[in-house]
Amino acid sequence: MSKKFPEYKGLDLPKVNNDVLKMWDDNDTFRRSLRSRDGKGEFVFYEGPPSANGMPGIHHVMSRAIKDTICRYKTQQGYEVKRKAGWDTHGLPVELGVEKSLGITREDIGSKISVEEYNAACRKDVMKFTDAWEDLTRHMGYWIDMDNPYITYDNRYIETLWWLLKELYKKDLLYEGYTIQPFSPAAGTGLSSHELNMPGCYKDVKDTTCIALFNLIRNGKSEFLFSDSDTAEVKIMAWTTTPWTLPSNTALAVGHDIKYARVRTTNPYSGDPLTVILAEELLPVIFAPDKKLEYTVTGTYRGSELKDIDYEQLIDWVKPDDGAFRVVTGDFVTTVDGTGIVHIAPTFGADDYRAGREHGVPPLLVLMSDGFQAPLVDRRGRMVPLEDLDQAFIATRVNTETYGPFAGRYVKNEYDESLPEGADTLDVDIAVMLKQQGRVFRIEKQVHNYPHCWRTDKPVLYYPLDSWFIRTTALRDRMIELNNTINWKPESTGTGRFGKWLENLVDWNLSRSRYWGTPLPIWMTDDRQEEICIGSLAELKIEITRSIDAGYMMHNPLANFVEGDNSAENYSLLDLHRPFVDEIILVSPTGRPMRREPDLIDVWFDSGAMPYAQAHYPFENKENFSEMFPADFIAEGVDQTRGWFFTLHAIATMISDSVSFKNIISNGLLLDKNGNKMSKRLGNAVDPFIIIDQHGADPVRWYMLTNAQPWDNLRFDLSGVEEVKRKFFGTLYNTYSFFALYANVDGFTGKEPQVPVERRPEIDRWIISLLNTLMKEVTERYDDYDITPAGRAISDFVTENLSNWYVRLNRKRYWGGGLDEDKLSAYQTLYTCLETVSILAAPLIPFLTDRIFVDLNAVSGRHSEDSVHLVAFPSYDKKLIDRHLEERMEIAQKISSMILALRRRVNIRVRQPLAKIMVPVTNGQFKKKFEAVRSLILAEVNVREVEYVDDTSGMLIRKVKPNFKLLGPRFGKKMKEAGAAILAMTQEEIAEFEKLGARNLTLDGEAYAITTDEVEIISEDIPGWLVANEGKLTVALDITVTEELLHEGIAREFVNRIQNIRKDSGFEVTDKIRVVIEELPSVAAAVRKHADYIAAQTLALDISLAPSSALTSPAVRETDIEDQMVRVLVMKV
RNA sequence: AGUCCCAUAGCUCAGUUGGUUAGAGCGCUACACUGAUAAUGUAGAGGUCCCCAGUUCAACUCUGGGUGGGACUACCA
Repeated sequence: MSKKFPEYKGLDLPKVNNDVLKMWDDNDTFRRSLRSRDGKGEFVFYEGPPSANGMPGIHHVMSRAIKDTICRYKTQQGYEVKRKAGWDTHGLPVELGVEKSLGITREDIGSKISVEEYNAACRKDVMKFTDAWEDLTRHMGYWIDMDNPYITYDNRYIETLWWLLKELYKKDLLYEGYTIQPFSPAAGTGLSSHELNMPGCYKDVKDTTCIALFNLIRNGKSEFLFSDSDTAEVKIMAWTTTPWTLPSNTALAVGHDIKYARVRTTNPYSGDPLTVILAEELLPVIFAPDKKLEYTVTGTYRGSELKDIDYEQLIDWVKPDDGAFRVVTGDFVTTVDGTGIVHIAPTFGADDYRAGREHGVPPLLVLMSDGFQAPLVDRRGRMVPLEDLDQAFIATRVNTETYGPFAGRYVKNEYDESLPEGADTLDVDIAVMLKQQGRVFRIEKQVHNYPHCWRTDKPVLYYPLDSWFIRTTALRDRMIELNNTINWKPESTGTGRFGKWLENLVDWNLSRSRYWGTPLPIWMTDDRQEEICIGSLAELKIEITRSIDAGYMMHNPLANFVEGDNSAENYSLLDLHRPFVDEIILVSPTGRPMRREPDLIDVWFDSGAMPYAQAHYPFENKENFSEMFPADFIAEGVDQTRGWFFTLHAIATMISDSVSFKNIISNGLLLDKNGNKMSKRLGNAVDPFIIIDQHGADPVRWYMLTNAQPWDNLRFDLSGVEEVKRKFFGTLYNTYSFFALYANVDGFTGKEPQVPVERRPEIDRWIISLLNTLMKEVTERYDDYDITPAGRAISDFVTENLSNWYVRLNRKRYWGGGLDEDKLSAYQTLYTCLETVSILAAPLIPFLTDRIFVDLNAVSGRHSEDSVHLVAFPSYDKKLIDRHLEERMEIAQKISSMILALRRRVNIRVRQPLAKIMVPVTNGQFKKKFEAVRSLILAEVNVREVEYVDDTSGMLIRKVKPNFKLLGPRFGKKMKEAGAAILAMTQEEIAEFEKLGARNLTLDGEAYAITTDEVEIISEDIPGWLVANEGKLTVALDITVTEELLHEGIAREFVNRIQNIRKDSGFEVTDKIRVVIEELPSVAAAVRKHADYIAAQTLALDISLAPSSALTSPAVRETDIEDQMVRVLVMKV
């Protein structure tokens, strides 16, 4: 006895999940799949590291399903797809989580808790949910190597980061500069952008803005502006929304190519004559009609001509270093608002700082009593009080008379609790002061959106802080160029969101003033004159040795570290985190001590460096690095565009002049079923563990990937998962069960010699053709990283074609009799479909497909592999695709559905045979096609014969429809008219038109010739018949039920009833019976005539008729035939 | 504020290079089938293709401008 195909009681997907997982474990399937076949080589995939300090959510299932699908597909294609898991372990979320659980704030670190203890807590906390993550990974079927993950806090990982930073340093891409960071004077702390993006942080506030007037200095450079002016002074105007920064002004910026006008007008406050420069384009805005100011343009100039002109300091409180108060040019200057001239205060603006640096304009700094230089506003948000300033500095640089009244004032009233509401702001007072001096043109209140501190609810100040930057702007063009070679899914994220981001790139601020993260490997002398960037532990060890020699350190923490030994033990001899690195003091070339810059680096650098750091490059994997870089494929949520996607791209461009990834899918968000963001707080978050536990991973994956394109947001609705389960999984499983049931009965094993396809019946060749078409499409879609259409195509094939048409129409072929060639052909065809579908769908739904594959293969032994995931992805056979065959079957499906609809319309059930259908045929081709599927249709709709009607019969009503696509370009504006004329043709005209193949249309007295190729002629109706038409197809049904047909119908009814009775009575399918039917006039004749037929169908030895009185046995049943109750007795022999 | 995405039936989604009856599934209603049966089929109802303007003989489709939802980024004076 040969092996049987397993049959199951029902579809239990969670059980399939667990069984298959066990099978994978037992067979070590994942590890064995990691190999290259047919010399295909590597397909490089990068895993974006999640942070294990939070529980995984359902959205993680989404991106991981995408990643897994592609990786499994490529594996099946023969590539070796290594997948190293990774953990992102640094960063603010981790720190905030620890602070919360320890009940401390940032200020407590270093006092209530040591940095060492704090970081130890972070290190522990960050891997808190590792188990949950691994559990989810396993149960959702995400194949990734979790045994050897990369961990960003690992010393080896950090060593690579240091190496990268040093490479950037050597290329002069790493520099220290100001960054204008959100800073909360009220809280005394800087704010991260993530804190700034908390809801409610941005609020509309009303601030005082002013247009200030700067006096130009008359000298050789500016003479051309003065020589023909009738005023002694020529001024230049600049707009600001932050008048409190005006005392820190040291430059004015104009656009190089912007046109400026010199205008003669009057000062609106003093009425004095005024000659002033501003952008020509903005004249109508500044001198808007309602302002009632007269003006005359007395000259126009390009921005470049104004360059380097000197001007007087606007507010003479503090004297800056030499080189200030010049007009410079800047590419950031626009004429969208303001005056086309930008006030530059390098201490309070990023653009300002850069412009100042570029043109050698110094920032306005003050010398504090502690010897450090600082901006004119202190960290509490005050104009620096006089008592905080260095005395000598005050004596030489500060105008105490003018500055005195303003010193110590807060730049925003909100910072000063003592001020009454509505008190004048510093902005207002400065503006008023300028007004009195005739140095302001306009003062206005303006409402704008401004960020507030989430802790104190007070305005944030943008404040200059020392920071380290990566000069990403230097590589901007190259990044754009390289980005254009990346295959983005969807394309718009690459060209749009990401492309635009690159175009507007600013330098990457790397510094973070935190504790738990990768330390910046830069040591500096106190006067910041000497510095060193460390790029490896070996280098650090040498430097420490030198420091010990110089007497700055007592012992070397790296004393036992062995260079070149990459073992975990060797690297666990030390800790590169704070506070340990901070205890290392190095010695400068001139023998002075150097301390580490206290900053950490942005965690995004950690993750963006993973292509290098996961390999501990270049300390390891130096020779084979080209096999792991760049990635062929990555996938993450679209929210990573400016995060991981960018940092990967930036680092790869800067270090390797290469893309980091060649293909990318960025998926959208996962929302709840109402379209709201999922959040634990709202309680609408879906727990992936519960869902997978209850429904299995396959339906969840399938639903996520086929319901909508992955880059659209998905509204996750559980009923969608259930629908998919019923519709696709249920059908696929049923099809398998059907196959297994009969194959086992017939002893079909799949080992039989294949019936050549050309000898198989039309319908087998049809489904094989469709199957090959499917293979082609699915392969193309997967190759294009277009998962959704691939899945949908598989689903359509299984539910529509395989189950609903092929299996349904062929059921009879599997019943009874021996295993003849036709039956064998049917089994083999169905087997091939099931097996192929399991392979095609395996990347998407790895569990059920492996179950089906293994179950099939266990009997047939057709494959040597013990898992579908080890089997090569099949390629389609072009020779087996027969478009005409597919088209014919489509006609059959449509016609059948139309006839069934007609039957429904007149309420004649399908069991009642009907005599004939009529099909209009106006060309031989259609008739040939129809003829090929005739018997299928007739069987499906239970009709005896088909009659072809051509137009010579005169029975058809024809209709001409214009082909707009062809005629439109010809007729142009007359198309509407022409269309109407064509539709208006009479039956005679149509007949003639068709005979001649051409015809003249007369429009507006003009004749146009049209041919039958330019229209579509269909037979729409056959008068007197029941007709249906759809598109080009028309069919008529003869609904006359003759006595003969009626009898046959009745016979079929009896077959049906007797079968039901057999089943109800619990007879075996093979039991023989005797049947007695009540002799009633309405049925007796039919029963007599078709007794043999009924007997054959129901395995009855004989069918007899008897009067009602003879039917008294308790086994007698009553049944309704043709609205009449009939008694039937079925007895087992 | 900027950039990008989305908007088609009650719900979830298709809709090829613009072409004249805008589709599917679910749900609802009715019917049928019943040797795949805790399956299946057929039909019906259900649409201002978000709004406005433009291009065109022709717009769900292309262009512009809005509206609504979402994401990211954000001191450009």
